[in-house]
Amino acid sequence: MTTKTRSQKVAAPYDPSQFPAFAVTVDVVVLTMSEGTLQVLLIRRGVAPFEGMWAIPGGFKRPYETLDEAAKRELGEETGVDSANLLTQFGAYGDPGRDPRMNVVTVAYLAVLRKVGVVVAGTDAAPAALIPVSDALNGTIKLAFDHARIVRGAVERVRADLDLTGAATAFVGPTFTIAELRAVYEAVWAVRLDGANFRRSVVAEDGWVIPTGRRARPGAPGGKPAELYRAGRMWKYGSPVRRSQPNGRRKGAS
Amino acid sequence: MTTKTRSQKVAAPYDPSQFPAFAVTVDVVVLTMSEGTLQVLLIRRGVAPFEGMWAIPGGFKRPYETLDEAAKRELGEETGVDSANLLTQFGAYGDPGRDPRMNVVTVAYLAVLRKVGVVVAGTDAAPAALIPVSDALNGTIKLAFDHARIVRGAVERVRADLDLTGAATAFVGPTFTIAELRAVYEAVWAVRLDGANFRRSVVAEDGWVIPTGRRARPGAPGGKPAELYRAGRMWKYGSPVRRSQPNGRRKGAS
DNA sequence: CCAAAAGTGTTATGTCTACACCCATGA
DNA sequence: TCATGGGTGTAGACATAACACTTTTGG
Repeated sequence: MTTKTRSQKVAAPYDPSQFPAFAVTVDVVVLTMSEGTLQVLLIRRGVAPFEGMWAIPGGFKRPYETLDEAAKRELGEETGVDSANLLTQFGAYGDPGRDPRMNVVTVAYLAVLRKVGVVVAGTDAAPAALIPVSDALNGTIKLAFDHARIVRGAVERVRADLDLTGAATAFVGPTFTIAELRAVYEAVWAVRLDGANFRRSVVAEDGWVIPTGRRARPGAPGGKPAELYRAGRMWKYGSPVRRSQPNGRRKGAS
Repeated sequence: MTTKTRSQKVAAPYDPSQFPAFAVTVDVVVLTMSEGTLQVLLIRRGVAPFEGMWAIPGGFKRPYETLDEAAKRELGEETGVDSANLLTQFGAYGDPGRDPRMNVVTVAYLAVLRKVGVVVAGTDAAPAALIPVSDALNGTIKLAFDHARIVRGAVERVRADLDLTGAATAFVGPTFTIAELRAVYEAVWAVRLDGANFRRSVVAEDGWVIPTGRRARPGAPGGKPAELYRAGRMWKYGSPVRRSQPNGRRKGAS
């Protein structure tokens, strides 16, 4: 049996009638920071199935493009954004019945946008909106297909990426304050970080953030104007800011 | 244009004649430790294309199984192993022309085997072998299709997993010594770790390794018999042993 | 002037690293 | 007994966390 199986798929030439055909789609989970919380870009479906529910943007992969190219194309078509940061593949989803009409395997991408707002508004007549990820994940907002699971995967990925590559700069604008950067970590990880220590560790990391010499104007309640930085390089692994361990992990923890 | 595109893929019902069909395969990169180095399980192809070259095992996804199930099934069929550790999906590959015969999108899985040896030998008449990953990646061994790229992705994933989840216990047997565990880290990360400090950090992590009370017999050159442990739980993030930063990262590094 | 936010200093505590040293075995 | 690898101790370097304090704005 093993021999037969392998001879069908590795040794023998493919015969298109011998294996099942699938539709392959590319879905893009667009994440951004807005009003201090992590938000996901969703589109409201106009037709069955899942009519009236929210879905993440996506579309069919074409035969003569790579998966990465398909993701970039879809992102542009759906949001009008030409190039997002961190357009990274994070998972494939192919459960039978995930689309009630046919066999669809989808390759999921994560895209991080710096500032959405007007971009989303101008994309299309179709109803698109930024929804807090917490609403999308706890069931407050019902998502079509298995898109809740896909969004969950995207959030887990971005959480790990923040820990691993210092990807936080992808969320903020071309120039930003240290406090804005800290807000990204606090929102994505759902933690509170000490401003003083955060600043030190960020600035100490050579080349991650680059001072511009300019300062931001304080908000309504006043305060000292914050220095403005721009993004430097990221790292393959080991971000300057790392998630602390959950409590009770180490022996002798209180 | 944007409206038309979306109406094709989100709003309108699918019409099977309107989108391209793909074959979807699941490929499994089987990694194991043998003779102190990281090895990958490869199968030699008997027919064109890429006849005589090495390839990673894999096969077509079936319509009524999930991707995870397909990976588990393929692993069993190809290696005779019923359940491997760390059978995790790590990437999808769909470049046009990656299979010269047709459009194939493959979803790649990583599997870690504790001890191979007799398992691989008994799998099948087909020529299968454990090859050092270094040979597979530096071109010493030519891989079929884009399998070199896929193996590279698997190695990057397992490197990150060691850092993130303490997955090293998946490589060693049901009971193991701390030195065996250290050898996993040293092989996968290509570093040298201090035995004394490694032991401390591993044992300090509550619940990761569990002492059995038994001891291993020393090898030929003698030495104190090592204590035997068995694997405890893994972590969502934050392994007890973490990769150190590359040099020159921090300001003021010599 | 006061409140608020940015940024600096300081200190206690914890962790990491290097390496000296002891322990238990095979030959 | 010697060589070898396992395991413990320890001191200095380094990193982390908590928080007091100074700076600079808006109102």
